[in-house]
Amino acid sequence: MAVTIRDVARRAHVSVATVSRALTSPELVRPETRTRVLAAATELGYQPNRAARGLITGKTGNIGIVVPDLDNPFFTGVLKAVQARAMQADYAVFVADSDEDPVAEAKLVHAMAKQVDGVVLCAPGLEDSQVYEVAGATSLVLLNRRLPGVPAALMDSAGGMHAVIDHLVALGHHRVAYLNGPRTSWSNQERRRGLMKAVAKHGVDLVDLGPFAPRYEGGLQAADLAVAADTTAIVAYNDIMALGVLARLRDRGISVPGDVSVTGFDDLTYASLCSPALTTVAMPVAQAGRTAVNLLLDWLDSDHTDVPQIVAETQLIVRGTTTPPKR
Amino acid sequence: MAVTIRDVARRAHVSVATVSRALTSPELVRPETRTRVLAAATELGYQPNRAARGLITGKTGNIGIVVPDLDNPFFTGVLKAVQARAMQADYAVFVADSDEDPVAEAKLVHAMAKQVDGVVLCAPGLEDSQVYEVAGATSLVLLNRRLPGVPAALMDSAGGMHAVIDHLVALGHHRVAYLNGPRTSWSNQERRRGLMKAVAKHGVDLVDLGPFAPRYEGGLQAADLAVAADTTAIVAYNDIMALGVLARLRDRGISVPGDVSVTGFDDLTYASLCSPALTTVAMPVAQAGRTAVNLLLDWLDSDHTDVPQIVAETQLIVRGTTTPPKR
DNA sequence: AGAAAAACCGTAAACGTTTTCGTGCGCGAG
DNA sequence: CTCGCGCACGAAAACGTTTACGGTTTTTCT
Repeated sequence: MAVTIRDVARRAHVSVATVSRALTSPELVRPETRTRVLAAATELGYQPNRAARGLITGKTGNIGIVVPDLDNPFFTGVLKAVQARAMQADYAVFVADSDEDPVAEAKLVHAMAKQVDGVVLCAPGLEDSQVYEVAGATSLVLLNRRLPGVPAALMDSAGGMHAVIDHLVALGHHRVAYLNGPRTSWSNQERRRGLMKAVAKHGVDLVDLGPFAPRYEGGLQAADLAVAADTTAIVAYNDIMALGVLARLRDRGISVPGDVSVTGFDDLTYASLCSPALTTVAMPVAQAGRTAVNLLLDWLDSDHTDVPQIVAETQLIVRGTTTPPKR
Repeated sequence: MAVTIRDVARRAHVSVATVSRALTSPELVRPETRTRVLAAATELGYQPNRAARGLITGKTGNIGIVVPDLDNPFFTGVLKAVQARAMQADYAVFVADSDEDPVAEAKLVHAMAKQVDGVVLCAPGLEDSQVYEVAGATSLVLLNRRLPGVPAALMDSAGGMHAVIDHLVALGHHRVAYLNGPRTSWSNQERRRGLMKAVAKHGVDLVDLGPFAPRYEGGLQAADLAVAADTTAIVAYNDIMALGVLARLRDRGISVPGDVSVTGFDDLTYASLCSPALTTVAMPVAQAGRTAVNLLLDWLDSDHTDVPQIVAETQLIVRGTTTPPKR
């Protein structure tokens, strides 16, 4: 049914080997025969069977990506970039969703391992040791998680959070609440790290609350604790929580940014659409996605002597939810 | 390096053929040897090479999905469900993003064709004829697009829009504006079809505006035209446009829902998070995603006599942006 | 011009499976 | 007792490629 390399060979009056060479390593055949082969191939609409090719080369031409949640715009932003860059490099992309379940994460990359040349693992919830374990099954690059010995595409969350505090103290805030996301999450640890550094530097009072579920509901819950702590600014772990905070504050008649300033993190689309628009920090998701596949591709033909870990810069986006404190 | 079927055969003291049989068609081997083979397989951690298997069976165990935009929560919702259902059926999922470009859509499914058993094509912008053309390249299931002869998972947008109008006239509105999305989009045509039917039924004045870009900016632009048309209700093509409308109206000091009611479509997360919360219609994306892969799987071993087209019900979600008109 | 080297291309093996075909065996029927 | 049949399994072909190897032609150097 399908057109095979043999058909092309017949039509071009050469052997199958020559066809293969003409297509994969053009410098090995005479230009004249190469064009003849190419002509035959396009005329027949020939497309190499990747399975057969993979069988012999050991390479599949596929990469995998496993994300914690496909409903999370943060990860789909990464996915979009990964897909685009991979396609550019003539790779196809397998996608899997772990549903925030660490053991599913491990299972998924193991399942993918035989079908791909490598996988990018996004913000895994796995223990370090388990990450190393799955890294044994295939070429792995991490996204938003740093681990010695494995390549990673990172975003400077710590720096972003530092910028948030810089911004707040510049406005005159001296007492701020931080609403933690999940304690075990690498992202939360990073953000908290940047926060602590900035807090120490400026000598501001920090009220450390949580952890909370990194969801709208978590924000609702956290808001009350934050106002009880009597701070002038509330720094949320991410945008969704911040939206919850805003909603709860509005319900309680507390004005933002009049009575209290609020910041988010991630710069999801709705951060700019709500009102007042949310001050937040933009994550370079697309850039990180691109570099993740670049790292993966480089890693595939490298001697693995150095393991690159590239961090992309975040950017503070000042909008309407932050102003100087009243008192 | 990797453990092959030959290793299993050696360890179980049988031939490779028997191993294959024991794993894929257990009834062909004696129970005793079967357990012996299974034991050997698990001890060695054997995983069949899907490429090799696919080479001979012609089936890949993969399905593909191509979507217009991975940044659009609507499609990632579908994707999430597709991925989950496929994984359940032991299929892996290729994903591709056409960036709203019809010719890219066609290219992508052609590229996928050789690597998958079938693909679900989401809301294609292709001409009918071109859809048929790509349907020739592989087994195709459409999502949110109806075309005679090709299986489809649909959502009852028309019904949803009808419900919107029913709701508005029940509130007492007699003159409403509809903000069109892209004219060529099947979704817009469906929504408009439901709209027209309801409008005719109730005898309401319809002001048909647009088309507009189905984005926030499109909403900003459309809002002014809608107020100029002096209607008491504005029905937007989708949620994002509705958000743009809300923002523009607020900027102009027009109160929602006091001065004018507004509705969206899709029920994206931020529809419930903005304030006032948006009245909209929820699309059964997850359900449609699931049925899409069900249809695909069924289609693969069917005689293709009947082509199923399953439509899932939408649901009107009444929230804060719709009230009776002032006058 | 002749030989050595290089360039080009064909033959065949290999990749890891599934599946067809054939073999040996036990067993029931005639 | 023999014939035939069905069952369990092994040998080998096949799937569509890539690539090592070797052979033939062309180029290059003296």
